Amino acid sequence: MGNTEKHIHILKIAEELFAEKGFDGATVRDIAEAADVNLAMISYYFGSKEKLMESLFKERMVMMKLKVEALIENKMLTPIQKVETLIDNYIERVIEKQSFYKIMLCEQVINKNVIILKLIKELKLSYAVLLTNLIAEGQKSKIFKKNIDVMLLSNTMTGTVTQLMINKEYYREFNNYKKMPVAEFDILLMAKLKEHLKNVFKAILGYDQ
Amino acid sequence: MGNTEKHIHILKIAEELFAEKGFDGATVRDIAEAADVNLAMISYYFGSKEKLMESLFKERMVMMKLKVEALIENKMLTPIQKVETLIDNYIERVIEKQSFYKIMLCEQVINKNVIILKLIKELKLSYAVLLTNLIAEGQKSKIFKKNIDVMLLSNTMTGTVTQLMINKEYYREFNNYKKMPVAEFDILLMAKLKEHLKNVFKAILGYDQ
DNA sequence: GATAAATTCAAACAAATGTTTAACTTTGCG
DNA sequence: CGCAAAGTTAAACATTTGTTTGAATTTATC
Repeated sequence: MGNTEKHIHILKIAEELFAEKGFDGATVRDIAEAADVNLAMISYYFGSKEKLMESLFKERMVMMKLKVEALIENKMLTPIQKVETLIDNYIERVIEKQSFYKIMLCEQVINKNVIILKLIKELKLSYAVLLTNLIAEGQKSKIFKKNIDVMLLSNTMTGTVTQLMINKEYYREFNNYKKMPVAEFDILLMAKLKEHLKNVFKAILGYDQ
Repeated sequence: MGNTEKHIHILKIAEELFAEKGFDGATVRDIAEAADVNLAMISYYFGSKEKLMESLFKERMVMMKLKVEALIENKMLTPIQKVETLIDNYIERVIEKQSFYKIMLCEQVINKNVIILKLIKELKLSYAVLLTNLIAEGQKSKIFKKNIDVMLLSNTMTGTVTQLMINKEYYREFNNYKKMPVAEFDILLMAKLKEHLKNVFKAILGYDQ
């Protein structure tokens, strides 16, 4: 295993453990053991446990920013299509990067590490600006209603998806999908989520079809 | 300070610290110092740190259950009024018991303590059943649409409120409410949240006015 | 007011935790 | 090869952490 490969591997394992046990709950020994590397390697590579977490955030944030920027590029779509693409992308991203989103969620509640909070804030801002511009565009073309509270709408999207990430198994149980294979259920849930959020956006932004 | 008063006081301080630093991040010494009691008193009263947390949950859950049951009692209201009351109550409760809702949020992600998870599950179930019956009632009177995904809708409510609890200051900043006094802003946010969620429910359940 | 029970406290304890050390091994390069 | 840099390791280190102890103090009960 090469140099950077090992970095990446440790970050991946750390991500899983931080998501599962929280930053304080996951010990450096846990991570070292799960990643099958010597305890000292984590300090050697990253400096400290805290810097390991920061490295994880910096690494993952790059990808997220790229995804957001990719959304801005889609110039040929209509405002409605843009909104729906944004919803689809967000849902897919959260499902795919569940562990990281769980870590972000807890870090926002337990606001301790200033560097991490700053990174989260930046990401949120870029998202909020994207959505604001998008909605403004739709309002200019009279497709969307006036007086939209972008932040409220944005938090409805992130909140709904986050809650379902947390309550996935509970949703499964409550709706009697217990017999369904996991992979199939995941696809179903994702589809239902997309449909639901699009309906919410449609109602709030005030467009039909 | 009487016997049970001290229990209550320690639980209150522990609640604040768990919300601020997480279960693993808040040490027994932190709690003892903040509550101004001797370190040993926490073991003496509650048995252990884990049992302290469980006591907190049991204590708070009683109140929550009572609130949910109070909602069921309101027989004279129309289904629409019931839904709107449910939204109002939920928002007010989360704002009022922010610390506890933060702890619950993190505990759901970091699923470790089985007793606590069971308590959370029970609460969720009672809520889900309440909302299901309520919606079924509205559907019977043809006020609400058919084919409502109760869980999705419920998670939209809880998710939106949770996200805003986390992003409160960020919402304040983004919408230029920085100059407004905190108390005034809280009331404003609560009103906006209520209006927003009622619009969402109106659209999804399919009723006007 | 005496006695027992409950409460409070400083100190101690053992285990866990993040980090460092110093010896050892591997790798890269002239 | 020779050797310096990088990587790897087990052990040790210094704190921190949850919990317990045993003596001291307060409270309750007769």
